[in-house]
Amino acid sequence: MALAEIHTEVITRLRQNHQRYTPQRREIIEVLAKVGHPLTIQDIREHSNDLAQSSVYRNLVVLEEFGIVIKVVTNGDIGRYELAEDLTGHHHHLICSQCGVVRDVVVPQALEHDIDRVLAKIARREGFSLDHHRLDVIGRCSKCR
Amino acid sequence: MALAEIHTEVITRLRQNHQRYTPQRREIIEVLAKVGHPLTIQDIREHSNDLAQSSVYRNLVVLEEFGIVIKVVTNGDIGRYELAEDLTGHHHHLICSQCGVVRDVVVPQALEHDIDRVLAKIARREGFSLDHHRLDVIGRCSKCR
DNA sequence: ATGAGTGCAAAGGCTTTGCATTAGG
DNA sequence: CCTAATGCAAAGCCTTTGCACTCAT
Repeated sequence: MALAEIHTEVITRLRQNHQRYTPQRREIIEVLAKVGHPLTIQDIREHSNDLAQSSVYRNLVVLEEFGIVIKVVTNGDIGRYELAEDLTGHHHHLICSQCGVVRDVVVPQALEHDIDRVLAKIARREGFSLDHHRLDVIGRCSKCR
Repeated sequence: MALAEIHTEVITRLRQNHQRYTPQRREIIEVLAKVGHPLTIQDIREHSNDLAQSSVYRNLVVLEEFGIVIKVVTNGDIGRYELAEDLTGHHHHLICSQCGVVRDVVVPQALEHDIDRVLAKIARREGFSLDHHRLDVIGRCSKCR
């Protein structure tokens, strides 16, 4: 989805939920879309001009609530955010266990399908409702090797 | 691996790295082995008698450093720990997005193999060294539905 | 107009660290 | 013995919250 489309979509979703599309929210979306991989709150602030820390936190909560961004879990320390998959497409993460940097990757449809089939069965057996799966690759990035 | 074997293995690994096997460390291993799924620091302390908070934190760092326990990432808030896979076997996690509880599950060998093959290729292409993969199922547990 | 959103600063909550004491090898 | 490990309390760090002000609709 192109940046313009993303903005349109975000506006629509916020409006539907009686949320305003403020310059700050637009700025956050813009940064996430441009960079294209999960960012920490600090990253987001550094990539933009004068976003108050509390506003970034609060806006990410709202954006996450309405399925516009998601919180990505890496090494468990600090939170990272990226645009939701229905804005960018389903993908997985290559995570550096040392520095925590994350890169998006896609895997073949056939594998996705196999995984979903197996997991659906497992979730049912364990009494869980299945939301989605998360497949991450943990390693060392080229810089941290 | 049975509890007795796990203790033996832990002792060996700690000794090899000039670490002591104190009653506190033994207690932590015992709790993790008995419960059989990832626990928070609070959980660990509640399942045992008088473990000082700071000692639990410090010991988990040591145990993780020598591959005896691993930190499990769930919803990104609080850390959870479990015995490393070479003590318990390779498995994945069923995570409740609401309460954060984690249950261990195993998937068919064939699927594991397919995943590893694909991910190895991807990691190589991106200049990452491949350590391991993480496949989680996110949903709602029976209590939180 | 008017309540959601913002920014600043203070408060929270989990985790880490300093330091004197204890005890494992 | 002698240094690692412990326990308590203090400090850190990311995140959340209170409150008065501003602005999107």
